[in-house]
Amino acid sequence: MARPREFDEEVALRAAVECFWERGYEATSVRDLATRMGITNASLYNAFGDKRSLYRRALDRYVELSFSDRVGRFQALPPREAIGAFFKEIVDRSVEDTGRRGCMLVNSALEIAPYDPEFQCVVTKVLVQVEAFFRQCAMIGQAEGTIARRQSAEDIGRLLLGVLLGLRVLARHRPERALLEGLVRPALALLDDATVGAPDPLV
Amino acid sequence: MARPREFDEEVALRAAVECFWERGYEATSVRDLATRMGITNASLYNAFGDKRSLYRRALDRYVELSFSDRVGRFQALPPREAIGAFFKEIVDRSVEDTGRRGCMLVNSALEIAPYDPEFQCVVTKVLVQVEAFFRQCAMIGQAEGTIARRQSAEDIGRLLLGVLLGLRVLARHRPERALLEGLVRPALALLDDATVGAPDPLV
DNA sequence: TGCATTTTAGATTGCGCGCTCTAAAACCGA
DNA sequence: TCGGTTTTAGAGCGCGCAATCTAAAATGCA
Repeated sequence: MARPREFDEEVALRAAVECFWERGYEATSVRDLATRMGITNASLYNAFGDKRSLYRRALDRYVELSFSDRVGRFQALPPREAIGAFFKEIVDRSVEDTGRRGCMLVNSALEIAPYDPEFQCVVTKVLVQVEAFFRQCAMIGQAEGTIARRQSAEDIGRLLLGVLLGLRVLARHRPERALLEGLVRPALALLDDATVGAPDPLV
Repeated sequence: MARPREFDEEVALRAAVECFWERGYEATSVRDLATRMGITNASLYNAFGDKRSLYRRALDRYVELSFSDRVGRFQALPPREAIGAFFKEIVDRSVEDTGRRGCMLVNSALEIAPYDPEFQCVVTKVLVQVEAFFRQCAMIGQAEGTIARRQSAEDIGRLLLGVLLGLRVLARHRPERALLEGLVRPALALLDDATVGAPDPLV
């Protein structure tokens, strides 16, 4: 019925993710985007609307490829292992991140979310999910007796979320393994306290 | 000998700090700055050079007024109290920060430092100082027996730096006291472990 | 084979940006 | 009072930006 697209929308979107991830929102021009996406200015606007809409879709795709995927994979593990593996993966990726791009969600959280309610909502929603993941791991682990009960599951969730964010900020400036692992180690130590009690009879 | 300035450079600089702190670097225009500083475009360039130079001076002033001042005040306290008071002050300010400006240094760390070696250096230098402050508190406290020895002073410094950064990111999105204190509480609990040994005989 | 429809391609638009320029104004030593 | 120097005031510069417009090209259905 009409002329078909010459480009793959998904491929183009992933290229947009790379652009925005590397340079942020403001510093990335629509020309840069079109070039990296391998399409023209007009095609970009035709397929994705304006720059802000494209950023929104790119961020959604990033979250889907990074956070959601990661949380999903680790929910299958025993809780203590899940938390450990989660942070190990983040540290490994941060040390390998030679472009120092950091985490696109955290970058968005500081660049545009403060001035844009829609993006604030997107960021908050993900952060709440991550916190819930940590909290649930803590709850199950505490019930099983594999995670210390010194702190409440709520506080453990909050601590791990905070450490995660701090880790991602720090990694962008000093991606040294000793530093990052030195940050994670004491946080995880709080889960392995010697005062772990007997398994909870219920649950 | 020549016409004197009609404005106070220090007052103007603090106005610039407010501007950049609220909106970041890119989103703040030189027109905005001149208006808020109460001077004209020409006076701004005459007194402060270009926009980037002004940002540099504003960031330096911010660090001087915030970090340096804070570290200085708390170094006088006993180490465990110093750390507690440090975080208490940050949490209190974050909850009161209705403009959600966060910390200008952390904002800079994510907006411009990744793409600008000079600012990267500035940010890193401050972060290293803060980490050193925490580490020294930990060392002294561990020697005195007022801070637990489960983790090395180095790791405690790293943890507290990471928690601080996470706190400042989180505070910008969810400035809820329960959340922020729930993040700080477990971190500080690591300092108060029951396994605190006897005071170190040496030192 | 035409016709309707969508995607291409490239030029173009209006706007806001950082920054500069030209004078006039304000000072002070001589 | 005058001359040298700096600061003011405000218009204006070139540039890059996001976004749009105009045609030409590419399809599938009739």
